[in-house]
Amino acid sequence: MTVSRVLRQRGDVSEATRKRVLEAAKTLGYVPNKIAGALASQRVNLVAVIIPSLSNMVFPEVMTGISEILEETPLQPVVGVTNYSPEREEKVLYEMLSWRPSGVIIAGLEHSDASHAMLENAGIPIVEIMDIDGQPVDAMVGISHRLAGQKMGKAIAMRGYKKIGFLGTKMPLDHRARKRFEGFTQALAKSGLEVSDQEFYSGGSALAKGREMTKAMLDRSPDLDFLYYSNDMIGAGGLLYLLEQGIGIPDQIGLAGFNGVELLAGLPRRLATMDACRLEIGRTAARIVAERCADDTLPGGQRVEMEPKIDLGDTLRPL
Amino acid sequence: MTVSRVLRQRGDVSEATRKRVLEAAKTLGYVPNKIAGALASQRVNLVAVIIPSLSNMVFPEVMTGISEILEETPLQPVVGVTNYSPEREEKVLYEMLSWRPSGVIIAGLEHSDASHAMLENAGIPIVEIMDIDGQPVDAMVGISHRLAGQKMGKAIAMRGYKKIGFLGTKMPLDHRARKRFEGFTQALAKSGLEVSDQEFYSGGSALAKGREMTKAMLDRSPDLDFLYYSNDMIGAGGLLYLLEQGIGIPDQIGLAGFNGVELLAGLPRRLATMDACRLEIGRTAARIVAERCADDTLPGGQRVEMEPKIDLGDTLRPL
DNA sequence: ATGAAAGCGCTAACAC
DNA sequence: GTGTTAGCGCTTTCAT
Repeated sequence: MTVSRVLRQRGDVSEATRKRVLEAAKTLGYVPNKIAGALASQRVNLVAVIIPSLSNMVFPEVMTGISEILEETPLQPVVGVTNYSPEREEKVLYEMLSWRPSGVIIAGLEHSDASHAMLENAGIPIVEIMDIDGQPVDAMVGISHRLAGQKMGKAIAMRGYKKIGFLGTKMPLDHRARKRFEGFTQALAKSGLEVSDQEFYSGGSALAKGREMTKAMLDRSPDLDFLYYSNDMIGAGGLLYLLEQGIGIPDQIGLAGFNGVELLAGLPRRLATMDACRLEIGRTAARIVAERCADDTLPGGQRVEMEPKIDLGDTLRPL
Repeated sequence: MTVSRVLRQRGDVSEATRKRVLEAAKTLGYVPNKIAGALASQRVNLVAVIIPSLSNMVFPEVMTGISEILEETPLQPVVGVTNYSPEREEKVLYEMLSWRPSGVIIAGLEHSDASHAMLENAGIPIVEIMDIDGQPVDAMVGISHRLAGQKMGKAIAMRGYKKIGFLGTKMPLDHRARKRFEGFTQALAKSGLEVSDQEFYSGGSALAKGREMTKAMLDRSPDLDFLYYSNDMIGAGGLLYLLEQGIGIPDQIGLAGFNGVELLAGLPRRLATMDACRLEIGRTAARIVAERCADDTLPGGQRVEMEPKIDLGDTLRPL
C-alpha cells in the first residue's frame, strides 16, 4: 500500500500522508522486513565479500576500501571468511549466493570447480581481487604477484647481494605468496642467483616467528647476505632480531618484506617492502560492482592492474 | 513440494526420489533461494555481529571465537562495522535487524536511544560483549575495563613508580578505553598518586604514534618513571623507542599496555599488558546465542564476567 | 511417501 | 495521490 511508498521514498505521496506514515512507523517501532521486500522486488542490496582471513592486516584494509565506496550507494558489504580453505570458500560462497546478493567480490583467481561454476552462473557482477595472474570469471582487479616478486628479486640482485634466504608461510593454498616466490626466483635466476636457503612457518605470532626463523636460518647458513620475507610482519621480527644481534643492515645483511603494512612505520629501521595497493583494490572493486549494479546494461570483464610500488626503506644497500 | 523435503533432509522421503531430486538439482545448478525460504519459515540462520572496527587486532580475534562456535551450528555470523560512531551503529543495526537475524552480538553497552529501542524490541537473543560495566539489554559477556585499569594502576603503584604518564587514543567514543582510564586513575589515587602527564592521538600507524608520543612526552616531562599505554600497539612503539634511547627498562622507566596482542611475542622485551579475553568472549557470546536459538524457552539475561589477567612481562620492576 | 494449497510481508502494476 | 491485487519461491499443514 501507500506505506511502502513512503518508506522507500519513491512515487508521489502527499506530504501529509507521508508525515502520518512516518510517525506511525516510529511509534510502532516498525522495522521493514527486507526478506519480504527482497523476495517481492527480486533485489537485494548486498554485496558478498569473500576473503581468506581477517587476522592479517591485509584484508581489513581491503574491506575499508570497499566500505568506503559502498557507503555512497545503497549497497552493503557482507563478509565471509574462508581461512584459505577451498572447501570453506565453496560453502561460504554457496551460503552467500543463496541470499541472491547484487554482486560478489572474492579474493583470488583460483577456486574449486564447484565455486567456479557458481560464480559463472550467478548472473551478477563478480570481481576477483588481489591477484591478476590468471583467468577471471568476470572482472578482476589486483596486482601481479609474480611481477611483485620479480621486481624485488631484481632489486636485490642489482644491489649485489649473492646469498639469499627466503622465509615465508607454509601455505600451499596461498596462491599469491606462491606466485611472488616464483617471480622472485625467476628474477634471481636471470642474474645467475638462486635462493640458498628457505624456511616456512605456520601459525603463531608472525613477529615472533620472524625472529625465530631468522635465528634458525642464520645459525644454519651464516653466510647469507639477504633475507626475503613473504610478509612484513615476519620481516619486522627478523629485523628486530638482527638489530639486537648487532648485525649490519643493510651491508652485512639486507632485508625485504611484502605488503607495506603501516605497522612498519614505527620500527627502528624502515624495512624494504612492496605496496600491495590493498586500499585501492578494495575501492576499485567496489566501484565496479556499484556501477554495474546501478546500470545492468554495462559490460562485465573489467581488468584493472595496479602497480605494486617498491619501497626501498633502509634495509637495502644503495645501488 | 517434495523437493523442499529432500533438500532440507527432513521428513520421510524414499531413497529413490531423493536420489532423483538431488541429481536434478545438481545438473540444473540449483541454488535454493534463502530469501523465500526465510520468508516462509520465519527463520533466518544469521547472527548479526556489530563491532567498531576491524583494523585493530582485537575484533578479528573476537570474530574468530564467534566463528569457531557457530561453525558447529546452522548459524552464520554476519559482521557490521560501526567505526566507533553511534550513528553508524544505528544504521548498521537497523539494516541488519531488517533481515530478521536469529541473534545479535554487539560490542559495548552504550548505544543511542534508537539503537537501544531496536535491541529491546528485536525479540531475539542480544549479547553485548567486551564490557560489563553497565546495564545490558539482555545478555552480556566481557571484562570490567574499570577493574582492568584498577589492577594495572595498583600493580604500578605497588612497584614504587611515582611519576606516571598516560598515552592513549583520542576517542571520546571508545567507552572501554575511558573506563580503563577511570579505573586506572582511581587506583593510583588510592596510593596518593596521579597521572602526571597525558597525551592522546588519533589515526596513523599506532606503532609510529607510540614512538612519537613517547618522545614528545619524555621531552616535555623527563622525570616520568612510568608510561601506561591504552593499547599494546602504541606501547610497543614506545618500548622500541626507549630501548633505542638506551633508557633502562623497567628501572628508569616502567611500561605497560593493554590487550595481550600476540604481536608482542616478537618484541625484544615483553611489554607488561593485560589480556582482554577476546577469543573467549567471542566464543561465550556465540555459545549463548546458539543455545538460545536452539531452544527458545531458555531464559535470557546471561551475565558472564571474564577475569582480565595481568601479564607482567619484562617492563615492570619486581615487587 | 507424496501432492496440493495456503500463506510469509512485502513490491509492482494497475485501477480508481 | 491512494487503494487494490497478484505474485516473489519457498515452508507448512493437511490430504491423499
